[in-house]
Amino acid sequence: MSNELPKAYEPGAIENRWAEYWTRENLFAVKTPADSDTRPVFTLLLPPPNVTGRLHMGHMLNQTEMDIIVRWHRMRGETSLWLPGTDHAGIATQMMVERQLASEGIKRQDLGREKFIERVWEWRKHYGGAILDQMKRLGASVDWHREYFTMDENLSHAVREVFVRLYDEGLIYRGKYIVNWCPRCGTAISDLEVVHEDFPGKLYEIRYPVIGTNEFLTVATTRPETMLGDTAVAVNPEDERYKHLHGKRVLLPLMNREIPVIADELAQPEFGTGVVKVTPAHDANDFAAGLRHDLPRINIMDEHGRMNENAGRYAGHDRFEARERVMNDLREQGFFVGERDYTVPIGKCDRCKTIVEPRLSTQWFVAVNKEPSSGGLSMAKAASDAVSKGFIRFTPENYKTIYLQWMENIHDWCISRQLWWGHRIPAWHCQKCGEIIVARETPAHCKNCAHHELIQDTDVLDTWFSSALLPFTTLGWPENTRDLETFYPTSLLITGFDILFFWVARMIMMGCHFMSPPHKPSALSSRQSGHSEILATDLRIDGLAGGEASVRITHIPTGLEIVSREGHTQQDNRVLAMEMLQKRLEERYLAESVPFREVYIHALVRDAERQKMSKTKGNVLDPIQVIEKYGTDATRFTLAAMASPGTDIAFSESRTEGYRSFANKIWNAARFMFMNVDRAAEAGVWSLKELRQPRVAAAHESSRGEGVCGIPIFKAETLDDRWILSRFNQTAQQVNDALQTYRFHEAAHVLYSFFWGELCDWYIELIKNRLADFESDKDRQQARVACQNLASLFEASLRLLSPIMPFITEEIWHAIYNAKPPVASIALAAFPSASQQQIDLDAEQDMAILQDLVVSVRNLRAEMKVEPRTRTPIEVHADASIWKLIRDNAIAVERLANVDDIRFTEHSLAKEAGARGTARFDVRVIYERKIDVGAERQRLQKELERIEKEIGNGQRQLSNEGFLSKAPTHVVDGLRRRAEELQVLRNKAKTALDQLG
RNA sequence: GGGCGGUUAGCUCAGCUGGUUAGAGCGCCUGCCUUACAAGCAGGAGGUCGCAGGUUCGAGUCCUGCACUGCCCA
Repeated sequence: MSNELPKAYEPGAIENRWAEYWTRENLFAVKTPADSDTRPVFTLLLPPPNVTGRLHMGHMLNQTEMDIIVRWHRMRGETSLWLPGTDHAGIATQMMVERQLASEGIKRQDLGREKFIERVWEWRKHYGGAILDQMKRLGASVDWHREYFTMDENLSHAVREVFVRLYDEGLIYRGKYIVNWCPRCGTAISDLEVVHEDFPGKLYEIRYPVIGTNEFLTVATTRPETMLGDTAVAVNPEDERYKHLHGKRVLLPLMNREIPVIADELAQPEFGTGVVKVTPAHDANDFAAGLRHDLPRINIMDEHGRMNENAGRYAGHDRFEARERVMNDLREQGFFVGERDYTVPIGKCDRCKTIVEPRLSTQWFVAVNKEPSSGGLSMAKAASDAVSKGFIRFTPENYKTIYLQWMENIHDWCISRQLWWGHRIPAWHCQKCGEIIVARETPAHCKNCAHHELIQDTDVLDTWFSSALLPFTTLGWPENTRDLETFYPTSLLITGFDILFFWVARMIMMGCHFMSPPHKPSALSSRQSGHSEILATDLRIDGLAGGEASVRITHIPTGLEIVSREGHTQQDNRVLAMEMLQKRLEERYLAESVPFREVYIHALVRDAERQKMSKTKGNVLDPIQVIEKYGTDATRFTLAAMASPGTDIAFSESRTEGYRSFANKIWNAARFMFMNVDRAAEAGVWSLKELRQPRVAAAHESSRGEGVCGIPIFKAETLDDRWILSRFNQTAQQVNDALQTYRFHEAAHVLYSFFWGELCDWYIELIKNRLADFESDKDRQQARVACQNLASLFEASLRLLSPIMPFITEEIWHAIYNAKPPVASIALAAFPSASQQQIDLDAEQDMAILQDLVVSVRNLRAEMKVEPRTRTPIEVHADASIWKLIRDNAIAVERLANVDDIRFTEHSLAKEAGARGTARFDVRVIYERKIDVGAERQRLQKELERIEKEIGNGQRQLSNEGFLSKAPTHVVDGLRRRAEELQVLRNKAKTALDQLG
């Protein structure tokens, strides 16, 4: 099998095969753990893609990051659940199906609500959830068994439960307020669904005659058509210009309606003329002013943004058309004063870009700033505390500030939508008495008048209302399930900042509200004493019960009974203790109620020119096409390598091409390994079967839960063995550290340079000497160790790379085990963790010297234009220990630097042509052709300059008393050592220069 | 108006808590099909870290101001 590996890596077939295998074998399904299962748990909820969506680069980035993290946790032996699902996406889906109907010449109203909903379900069956299928191709290691859809019956049931509970607590109310209305979608939308932009517009001035005087009041407005609904004009109470008009009335032009002049802060003296019209039914600020002055609210538009019967002769005209007509009429009738250019802030519907109309209508709201009637914190306060007290951590950290600021200024959340597709509001209107009954199931009769004719509210809930509940509803809530107990709070949320407020913030509000334990802390102080009840069993309280011991705290008639871990009992009835306990419990509850403990906010994927990808610009990259061109692994690696927290990704295919080369490099290194191992097996030297020994295989099993497994069998016999073993462990350490802090780019970079720059460029090259032949016993012995080390190291390195490149690592890994691996997938094998004993800094330092020597010789050869095929002798001058190092590794140096003899000289080579001096050795290539004197002089001069500059810097510091006394010793020592080296280097360079003349 | 970022090589970006010589990929130049890999190998050029001050023994890193630029909220 191993010999059959094709010469170049071809991702297509391999990736499809493994993607299918992973799904078919249910490798990532997580069973509900037994009570006895104490393994750590890692839970991740996939931000549910819209059922209408197609995979784009943002999803790909998001899913790649999640997959890397979840694979990493899984390989570290944690019970790792990644939960997938799709969102029913109210408006988007309804639009989609309406468009489909339109092609058949049907409107949804023609079908009626029920039939329309049937059509939506049908549509969903055929076209919905495309993204999840695409995810399978990406290798996303999700638990497909637990896939959900937000309109599933169990989730809908939970939505009703939440609605009813919030309503009962007084946190959901219905009322007539100004909301953002999209005339195209025909529904209310929340503040968040409105995008604000500034546009060049006009500020119009219109004069209203003051009744009983000859005066006019000139108002300034950007929306003259709304004057038809004016019910007052406002002046600032402090504005001297208009004080004499307080209490007067004006005649509203065109409508000939008398309206009052009110004194209100709404009018800013410096804005326009200092007088504003007040239209309480069409502007949020005017609405508030209307409340203050008890003004009538005249709604002049219908749900399509057309003037209605209240607009008099303008009825039936669209709002923008009405504006023209109103302006014309005002001009004709002499009420128009003037206009000037003005930047107008305009709100548009996030989904369809129609200009939003502030509209007075009856809607349902969540009172986010109100304390529940049962006591406790308001939803916004709890959600704010959860983050400010550190129970939820953001990466990058600056999102914490952004989140908290938003939460501080949050307004009530309009949750009703005038759509058909979505969770219908569980409220029924009595047709007789008008009573509203909010209930979990359809009520039989009105609880007020017992009338039977009840009609369910026609509105549905904002889609985000249901998705805000997912962290607990997908785990079985409102039932108190074992899943909920095990997997909640989820560990991490990975998402984009665009839904920070839409989704993340609301999940926190809902989670903190609903997932608090039944013993609400607020109930503690009012609880009747008289019976004992265990309040906490492992709470640590400073200053209580003799220190910080873990304690069990029981509520008893006289106060608290505190039992320490050692069994000492202490009674404490101090109020202070109660307060402390209450505070700790509150925090405890908050800490346990959060929907996730960490949030990682990832960047935006832009095109190579840093432009936002958009359909209109036509610069959208289809991830599937990129994958087909370069492979999933290479695409994943690209995203990981560029995913530095907080920085947008300028996705360039040239990077992906580079990482395809990386995959190819690994592939060919594997071919090299198999080729040699097969040869060794034939010669009876060593076989891959060694890796399949029970004790090696067991390493994978035994490590589960501890996440400890490095290289199973490795004999650090030579310097290069010790070196690569050390490098492997350093790499493992760095990868683990990087993933711990979501530094994907660092993990990717470290892996890239380890595999390519160290394993392939040096170790494999070095090991070739040992694999050359199997003649003597000595040859066979060293080949045996070399094969074992190479294969073993390679296997472990694959595991290290697997979370980022799951496909190629799976393929090679199975090949190593000849299709009989110790576990079903590399994704279930153990992730390597660093062994401190295997980090060998001496070996790294020695290796660095040898590398330096090899590079120096290559460099000299290149400058002397030695034919690549010609091997040359070299002469080396070094002190005894370095010379020993070089002599001991002469074969390696000879091979890598194309050298046929290494001679020692006691004399410095600085004066010689064709020589190079470093701090530790001089080396000369013995070759008849002279180097280019001019070029060499230039090179030396430049180097001398650099050295002298550095010497200058160093001396300045070393002669500085402040530096010597204040800098840490290792920095001072390091600089001193360097200064000595620099002197040597300078002398060598100078001598060489002098010699050149 | 309020807030949060960014400015480092030709391009795209790293550089985590201030510490010895600022790194990578791509691109560029030179030479090589050296039996794992030309999607490769070897060597090389290229940066006064946006500007001006300040703190410090020491600043790409911290502070202040300025310039340019991106985003979020109102």
